[in-house]
Amino acid sequence: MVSAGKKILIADDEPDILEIISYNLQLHGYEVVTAKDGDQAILKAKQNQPDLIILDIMMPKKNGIEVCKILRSQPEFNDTIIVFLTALNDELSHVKGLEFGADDFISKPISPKIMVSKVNSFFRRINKPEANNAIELGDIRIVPDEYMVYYKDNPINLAKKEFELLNYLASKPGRVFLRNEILNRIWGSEVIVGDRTIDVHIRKIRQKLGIDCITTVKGVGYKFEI
Amino acid sequence: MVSAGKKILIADDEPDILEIISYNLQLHGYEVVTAKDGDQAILKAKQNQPDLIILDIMMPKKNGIEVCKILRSQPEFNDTIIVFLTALNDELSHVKGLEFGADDFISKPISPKIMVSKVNSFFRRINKPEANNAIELGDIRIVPDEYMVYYKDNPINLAKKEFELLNYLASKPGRVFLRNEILNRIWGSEVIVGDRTIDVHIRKIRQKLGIDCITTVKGVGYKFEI
DNA sequence: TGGGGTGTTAACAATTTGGTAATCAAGAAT
DNA sequence: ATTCTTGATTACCAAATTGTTAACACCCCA
Repeated sequence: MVSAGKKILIADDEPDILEIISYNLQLHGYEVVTAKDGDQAILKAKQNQPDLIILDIMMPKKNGIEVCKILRSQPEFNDTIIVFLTALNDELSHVKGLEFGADDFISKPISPKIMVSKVNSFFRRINKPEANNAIELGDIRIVPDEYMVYYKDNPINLAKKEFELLNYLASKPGRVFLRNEILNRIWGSEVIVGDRTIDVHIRKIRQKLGIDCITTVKGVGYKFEI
Repeated sequence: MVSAGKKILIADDEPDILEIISYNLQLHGYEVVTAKDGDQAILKAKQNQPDLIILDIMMPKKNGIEVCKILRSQPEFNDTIIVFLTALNDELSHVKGLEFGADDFISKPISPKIMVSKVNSFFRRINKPEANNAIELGDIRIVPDEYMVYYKDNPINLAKKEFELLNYLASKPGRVFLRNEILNRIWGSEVIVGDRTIDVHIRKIRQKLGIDCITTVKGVGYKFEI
């Protein structure tokens, strides 16, 4: 079962929504914790270390984006899935959310059934990598367990930041990662580093790998492709 | 419910029609505002910021097309659905309407029942932004995640602005986007660029794509079609 | 205590891009 | 037929963005 032992934190200021969703998720074997505002969400996240956090964008105290930003700036939440509940077609929230490290979105209003299936799919998504999270693309193999990259089976030594950056980009080949996304994910949103920093790391990766697998999308970001 | 909190503006010069339609829409949970001529439609649109605007083509003061054109040139109505009420078989209005930025048509005479179900479907349509934001039309595939366009599976490299422009036009194939709409969406309403700028970008897209998928509608704007 | 590796920054070079002006072409209006 | 309007095209330049290099500060560890 996907849900085995998984803990979910839901933050929303509408008690009804909170109840309906948590009831349905519990039915499917998830352990659910709820919060009714931003501050409480942060507190409970720290206390419970959930695997998935669902944040309503509009909440008292701190809104969802702020909460996400704060959590993402702490290493302990690096691997936590954070998704937003957004109003329909709220393009702005989508963009901002991505920049602050959200993993996905769920549009309101949403039926319990769809909610459950979405939640299931989030866990399936990270469940597979858990078995064997090595990424293999073309002649490149990335093995997070070993913090190692191989090109045609030759080991290549990347520094920590370099490895994390490459691994992040390669997690979705072809997909462009915005500079902001990268900063938030690799550095955390509280750390402020110059823009050149990313470039320099990208350059080192390119240099060490020797092949051209990272493409620049000017004005947007970088993507991994072979 | 689809109708939750949705606001609709109906403009028609026949009080009977106005009443029948608005009564039925209200029955189904929509909030309805009415206008009896073009000028009033514009005024009430600004006051009420409806989610959907239904315009009769033939109206005193300003006809539906004029109203549509005016509204579409203002950024605040970028995401508003605008549909026309037309006489049956009025091919000309259909064509003109699309050219001026309408999203769809409803033919008169129309039964309240059909009207309501049509309105419902408009909202459902914008209800599904989740699935996969890639657009595929004919031999052209536009993948926002990758900032990439493919023609017959061959990747085509567009610059940021070019891509955004194409992606915008292709978001509603067949629908004409006014120059003002384009400016507001791609450049933002505070940035001021000359009119030729759009042309130049359109040209670059056409050139890079090699095929003719962007049609010029003189005096109005551009549309994407295959 | 002094390497070696790592992460960051600053400074400058290289590149790409976006925007404009000037000119041309097509079609509508007079 | 001529003028006017609108869009197409082209070449060019300025601004924005990224690449590259070298230098510096850390930190860990022998």
